[in-house]
Amino acid sequence: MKTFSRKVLDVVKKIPRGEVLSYKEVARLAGNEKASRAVGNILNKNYDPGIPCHRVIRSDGSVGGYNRGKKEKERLLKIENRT
DNA sequence: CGTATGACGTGCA
DNA sequence: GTGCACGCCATAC
Repeated sequence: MKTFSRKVLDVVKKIPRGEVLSYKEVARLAGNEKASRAVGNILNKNYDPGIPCHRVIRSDGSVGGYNRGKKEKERLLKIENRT
């Protein structure tokens, strides 16, 4: 998958613990800042172990969503951000 | 190729 | 601060 999705996953994969990037940021790093929507779409359909997709939130600060429940996402963010 | 979908973003009421 | 509409993009069918 050497496409936009691949880059998105790659970027998200590089997000350090305690750090969170907005879909827009990820999209920009992936090559298209306007593809924020596509980013979420890709993460949603392509959840892979090693991809801390829970570290990707909306630009307005909202957790957005999560395959396993945004509640879990918030928890993970809290834990990683807490330390 | 055209249509439909979606973890988004921004603007406006 | 909240809710709604429009725009933008990648992927699936």
